[in-house]
Amino acid sequence: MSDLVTITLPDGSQRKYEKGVTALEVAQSISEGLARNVLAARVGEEVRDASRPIIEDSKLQLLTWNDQDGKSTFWHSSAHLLAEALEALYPGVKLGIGPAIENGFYYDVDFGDQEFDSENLQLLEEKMLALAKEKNDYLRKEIIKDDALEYYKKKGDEYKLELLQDLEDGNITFYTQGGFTDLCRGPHIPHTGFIKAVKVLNVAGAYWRGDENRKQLTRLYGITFPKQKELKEYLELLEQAKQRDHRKIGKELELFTFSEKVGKGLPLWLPKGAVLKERLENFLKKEQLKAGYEQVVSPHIGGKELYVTSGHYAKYGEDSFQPIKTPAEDEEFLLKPMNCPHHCEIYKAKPRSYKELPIRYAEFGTVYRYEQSGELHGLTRVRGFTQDDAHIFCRQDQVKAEFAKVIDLVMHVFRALGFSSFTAQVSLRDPDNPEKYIGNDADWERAEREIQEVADEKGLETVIELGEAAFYGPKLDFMVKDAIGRKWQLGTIQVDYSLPERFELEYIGSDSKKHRPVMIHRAPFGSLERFTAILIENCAGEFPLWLAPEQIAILPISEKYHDYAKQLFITLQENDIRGSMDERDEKIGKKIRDAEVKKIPFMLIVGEKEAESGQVSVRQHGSGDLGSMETSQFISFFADKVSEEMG
RNA sequence: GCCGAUGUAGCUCAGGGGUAGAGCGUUUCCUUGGUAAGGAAGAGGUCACGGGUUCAAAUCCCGUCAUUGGCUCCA
Repeated sequence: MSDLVTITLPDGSQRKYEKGVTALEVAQSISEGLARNVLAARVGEEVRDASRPIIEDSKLQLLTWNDQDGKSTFWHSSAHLLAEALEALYPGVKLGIGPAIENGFYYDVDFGDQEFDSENLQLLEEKMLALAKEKNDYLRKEIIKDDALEYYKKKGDEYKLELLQDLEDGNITFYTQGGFTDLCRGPHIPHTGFIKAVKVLNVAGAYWRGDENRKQLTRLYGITFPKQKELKEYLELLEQAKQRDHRKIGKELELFTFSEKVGKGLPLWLPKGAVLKERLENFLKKEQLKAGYEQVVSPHIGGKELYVTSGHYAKYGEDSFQPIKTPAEDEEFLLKPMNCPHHCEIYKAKPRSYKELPIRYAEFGTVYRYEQSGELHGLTRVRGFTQDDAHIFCRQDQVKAEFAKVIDLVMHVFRALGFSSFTAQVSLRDPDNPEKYIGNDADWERAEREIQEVADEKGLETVIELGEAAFYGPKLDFMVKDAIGRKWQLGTIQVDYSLPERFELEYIGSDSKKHRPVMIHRAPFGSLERFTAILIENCAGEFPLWLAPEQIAILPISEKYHDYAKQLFITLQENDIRGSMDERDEKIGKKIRDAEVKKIPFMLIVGEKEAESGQVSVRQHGSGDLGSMETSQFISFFADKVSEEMG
């Protein structure tokens, strides 16, 4: 009996096999077809090679292309294939690391003196496919550390040697496929023949071990599939995603632009974009009024001392737009990179009583930050942007309730704008680099704990990220993906014990003594620029009716009905319906096409029939002719649609 | 900031050592029309900028700037 193992499959069924059975053999015993598709296996909790013997009773899940772990294994194995092709084409190339990523894989390599540019990609793909056809097995071998070190010393690969330094003896494995051997924990797919379609997507620079002070390696990104068709579909998907790019739509719909003369990273909002921005601001202002916020206004610059006090100068002074100097008095001012210090000074404008708290100061404050040139990106990363900022000054016993209220507000905003998929990220300190943060440990610990408690109480599913906190406090960030899967931070809520200390903020408590308030920074949109960008990509330029820069277009059939159209236009304006009139000398078909392309929600067509009966013909974007109705009927139909959206 | 790519008309792009092309848009004229492109004519470009090579550069080389895919960074 002792030479049998019991294998428990995901459906709960149990089977007995000889000790040392492999997952592949188990698959074969179930069906040949399944065996052909097995890429790896989850034995207990661990993902392993499907060819590794199983020596004890285990839970077993056979992993195929349909499992995320199956895909990852496939892509990781593809990274090895890429490395094999690179070694074949560029002898002496040194290898860094080559992991699977969300979509595909990469390998960081050092070409040394050899030239590599994007023209070589196709050759590389061909080589990979040729090697894949050889159906070489991925062979696992446990190796002692000294031998591994010897191997890479001989090979002259300092990157692998460095990786080996950190590994413990007895825990080191090599994988070999064909003529290529790599230091690797595994697991891998059975053989290279599974890889049928290959695309090396792009070439990028990447610092060794993510450290900008170390050498920059060449990172090759790629993706592979078990079927050619899937690669084709993936590339089409990428192409479609590009159609949603806010930079493209922003140009087409005339929402914003940039000017070299104005400066990089400094967006110019065009009239239609400005309408959008204003609608968003008004929407939030209204919500904030209900939630007990007060609007304040602060100037675009602030004295240097303000930021010395806040600690921002010490932290970012060198990497900011440099101070503006006055001609005569030799004073120094900084373009404001955030609104908090100003709001602290507003708080300090008079003595405060505990009865006043919480005080919530809100401001759509435009701030300027000197972002690295390589970081600028459309509207999502810019050097001048408007924060929907507010600072809540409250007592310690009010922190949790205030924090919870802010979460409600953020959720309300996300719902109203159709952001259904987001990640709530609890951003905490990096335990390895405590010197990056200001403030005392006790306050940090309390703030970190309270954020997590409130998030849990609000039923938010959170992920915890160490090292993502602001330098003055932990945060709860709301992350949303753009069209091509990049993650961006939108809303943010931050607890801060540090600024009240630095600005010596106080209130008189019920005990007649002075106390220090806690500060909560929060911005549901984050920045109006970034929020708009993500919104555009989310809705592909088809904005909710309440937000659309142009809600309607009046399309007269011919010049003869311009008077009627104008009259209609005025009536609609009186009812807060925005839009334009197309008085061009074009046929109605052309006018409709142009309005459709501009994604205008409603087209109102007026001709002889409508002018006589006092009606409008309504066409809805994307769904076509809705027939004629009385103007008043359209106005209430429209109002219903808007209130439907606003919930 | 670093590695790679790109920069031609307002937009999308073709071309490419012998001083520039298309479609859309725009202007004018004809047309006055019924649910996704009516017709004709015209205007519009120091081919990002600055150097170099050459008899000749938009084209080749170097630099700068901007955009862009990544890396690092992100108050």
